[in-house]
Amino acid sequence: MVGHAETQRGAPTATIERLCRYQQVLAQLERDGVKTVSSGEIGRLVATNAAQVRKDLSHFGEFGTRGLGYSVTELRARLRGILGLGERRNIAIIGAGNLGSALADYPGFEGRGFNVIAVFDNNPAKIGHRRHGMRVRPLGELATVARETGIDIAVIAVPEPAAQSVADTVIAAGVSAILNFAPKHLHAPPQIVIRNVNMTSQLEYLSYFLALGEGPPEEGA
Amino acid sequence: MVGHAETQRGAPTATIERLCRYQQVLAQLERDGVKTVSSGEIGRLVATNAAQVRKDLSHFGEFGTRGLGYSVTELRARLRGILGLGERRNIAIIGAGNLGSALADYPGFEGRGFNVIAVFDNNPAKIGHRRHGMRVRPLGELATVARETGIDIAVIAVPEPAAQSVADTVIAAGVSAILNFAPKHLHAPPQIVIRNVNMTSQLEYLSYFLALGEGPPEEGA
DNA sequence: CAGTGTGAAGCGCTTCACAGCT
DNA sequence: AGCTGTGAAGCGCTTCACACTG
Repeated sequence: MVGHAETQRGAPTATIERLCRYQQVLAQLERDGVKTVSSGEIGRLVATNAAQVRKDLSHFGEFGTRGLGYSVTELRARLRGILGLGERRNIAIIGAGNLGSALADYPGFEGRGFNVIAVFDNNPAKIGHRRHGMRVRPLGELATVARETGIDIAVIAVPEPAAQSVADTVIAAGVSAILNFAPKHLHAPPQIVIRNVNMTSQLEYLSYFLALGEGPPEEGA
Repeated sequence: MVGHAETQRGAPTATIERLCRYQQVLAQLERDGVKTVSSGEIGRLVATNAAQVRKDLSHFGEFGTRGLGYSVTELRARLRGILGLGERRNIAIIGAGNLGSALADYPGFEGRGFNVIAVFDNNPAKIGHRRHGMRVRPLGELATVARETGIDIAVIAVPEPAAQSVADTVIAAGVSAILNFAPKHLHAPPQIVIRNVNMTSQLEYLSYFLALGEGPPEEGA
């Protein structure tokens, strides 16, 4: 399974990241009652250009009407399909500290097809407390929840020293996607998808441009 | 001031992001008492390769000793210099909700040269409460704090509808770097550096690979 | 030898430009 | 006319390979 598989592989990683943003602005346009958009308008809204938008979409099919643009509703539906957002996904949060608790209650998740189904922690002082309307469970119960309810994505929000061991645990439980907030690169088998959110690195990145005396190359991420 | 400036411009954005990670593992190595590292070892620790590490560093000078590698302490000091981490930076957090409060108390900031000097919110119910040992202030006081204490980076942790208006406010107060947690692309003049952390997009990105039936192209971010 | 520093090759993403619908 | 879809050109990051050095 190398080269280009039968599925829509071959789409650059950067394209997938932009697809998420397109989907986001389309949701907004849909709420605003807009019926039709051009690639140029989408590009303006997400800080890219028309050609980029069209090229991104072309990896997955033809969704527009020449001379007219894209149907907001239809394009959004297609993007949701491509991104696998058709069905709701179960996510589990590991770590019931400040960050984990904030994530458990983050309103952006439930509203967008992600169910926070469990919060775990190993600290006896945290276990049993309520987060997001649910009892914080010991990490040992993770395998059971994964088996019985199913966990699509594990969110790691524990201190750095514990992160790798937590990752090993969730992988062993059969979870194959991880969103990692610990400032550490996790080691995992290649079939596991990992996404890192390193908030300190983000600040350091900003610091670099402050030290330069202002002037980023361009807008991104 | 186009082309390549007199400073170490010309370093790819991707390089700067990796520099942050190098600095991170070097800090760990220093704590472990390691005196010397090779580019290969650094590469292994941050999931790149030796050539990439050397090329990244070569944008800023020659820091190693041939046949030996790099002095952990010295390389880390140089990286801290390049990233502008020599002096501590003041950060202000806008939004005293769950996320903003968690960020205010995030231990990774203070320990790495970033001072959380103020927390702001516009909700009267939140103002005056304590966060990170300090009183939550009304957003109107931001300009005063910026003038008197200095704010290097503003962290936006408010609901999406308020994000743009908050960004306008902090920019008007003279802050030139923003870390944005709202799921929305902010419009700002080009000399402002913005870094977006869109947690929902991260989940959607993971969802894409779940829908594909597993198998990311490679590790990144 | 072991490992850095670096020009050059390789490669993948982005941008261009235009044919082709509507 | 207006805007999409797309091959081809352009460009920048990554990888290679090797001269060079301690």
